[in-house]
Amino acid sequence: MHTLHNPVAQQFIEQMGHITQADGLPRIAGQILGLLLLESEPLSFAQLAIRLKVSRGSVSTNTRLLESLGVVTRSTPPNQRGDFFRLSEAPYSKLLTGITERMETSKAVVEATRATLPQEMTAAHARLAELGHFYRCYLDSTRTLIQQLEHPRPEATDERSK
Amino acid sequence: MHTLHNPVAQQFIEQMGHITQADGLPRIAGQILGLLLLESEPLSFAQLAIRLKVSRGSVSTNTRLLESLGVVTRSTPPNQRGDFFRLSEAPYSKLLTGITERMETSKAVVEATRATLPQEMTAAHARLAELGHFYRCYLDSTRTLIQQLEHPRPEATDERSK
DNA sequence: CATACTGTTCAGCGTTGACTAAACACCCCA
DNA sequence: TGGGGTGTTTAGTCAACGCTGAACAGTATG
Repeated sequence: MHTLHNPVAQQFIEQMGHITQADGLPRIAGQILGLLLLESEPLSFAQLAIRLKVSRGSVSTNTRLLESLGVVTRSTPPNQRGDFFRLSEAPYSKLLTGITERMETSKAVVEATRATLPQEMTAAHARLAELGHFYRCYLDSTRTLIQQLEHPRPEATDERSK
Repeated sequence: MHTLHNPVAQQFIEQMGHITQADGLPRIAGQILGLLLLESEPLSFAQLAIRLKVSRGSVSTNTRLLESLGVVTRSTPPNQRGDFFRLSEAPYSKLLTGITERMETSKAVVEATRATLPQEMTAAHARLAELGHFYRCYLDSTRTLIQQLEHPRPEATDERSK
C-alpha cells in the first residue's frame, strides 16, 4: 500500500538495481533490496515477484543470493504458508564481512608467492611487500568499521533531513 | 629475464588474473598488473603482448583501463620509440579514491530519495537513514585509510618474510 | 487422497562483454 | 617518399550470465 504506485519509490527501486548492477550483481537483487528498504513489513515471496514484475525463478535465485550475502533474512512462519523476507539485523556489517573474507584469500596469494619467490628478485619482493601492507591496512580499517557499525555510539544516528 | 620461465611468477600472474576477474575486471588487466608487480624495469607495450601471449588490442584496452584507475602509468620517452608501463606512485590509494567516488554517487541517490519521500513512511525513512549512515562511515574510514597509505609512518613498512 | 500452492531447478533465449585479428592513422628513420 | 615500426580502433567470434517459463518435488489444506 505504501510503496506501490509511488513514483519516488519506483525510481529508487530502479536505481538500486543500477547500483548493484554496477557492482557486478544482478539487477533484480538490487531491486529486491530497494523494495525491502522501503517497505515497513516483511514481504512474501509472491509479493516480491508481483511488485517487481519478475519471474518466481528470479526471486528464488536472488533472494538466496542476498541471503548468502547476509543482507536479507528469510522467515518461514510455521502456521502460515510461504516465506517472508526482510532486511537482516546489521546488514551492512555483514556485507563488509564477506568482502574482507574474499580479500583475505587475495592477501594469502601475494604472501604465498612472496615466500616462494627467488630472493634475487629484490624489486618484486619490495612491491609484493607493499601490496601485502595495503591488504593489511585495508583489512584493519574495514574490521574496525564493522565493529563501529555493530556497536554504534547512540548519538551517531543522524536524523536531520538534509 | 627474471619473471620469464619462472613457474612461481607464471602462477602469480595467472592468479592475479583470477582476482581481478572476481572483482569484475578483465582477466588480462590483472595479468598485466601481476607482471608489472614482479618486473623490476618498466615494460614496453610489445613486451606485454609477448609475455602474456595476448593481442595488441587487449594490451591497448587494458593498459588504458589500468591507467584510468590510476594504478599504472605510461611513459613515452621522446627519443625512444614505443610506450613503457610501470606501477604508479601510490597505486592503491588511487584505487581507493576511485572507489569512494563511485560510492559518493550511490550515497547521493539514497539521500535524494529520502529527501523526497513522503514523511508518513517512517520505517523507510529510518532504514534509508541507516544506509546513509553506513555510506558516511565507510567513506570516512576509506578516506583516512587513503591518507594513511599516502603518508606512511616509516616503521610501518614491515619487511619480514613471514 | 487429491488439489492447490509453495520454492527450487533447468533448458532456452537474449544480451553483454572479453578477446582476437585486421584495418587504420601516426611517427620516425632510411 | 616510402617502409617498418608504433598504439588505437573496429568488426566479428565466442563464452558467460541474467532472466524467463515450465517442469519438478514438497507440503499443507480441502
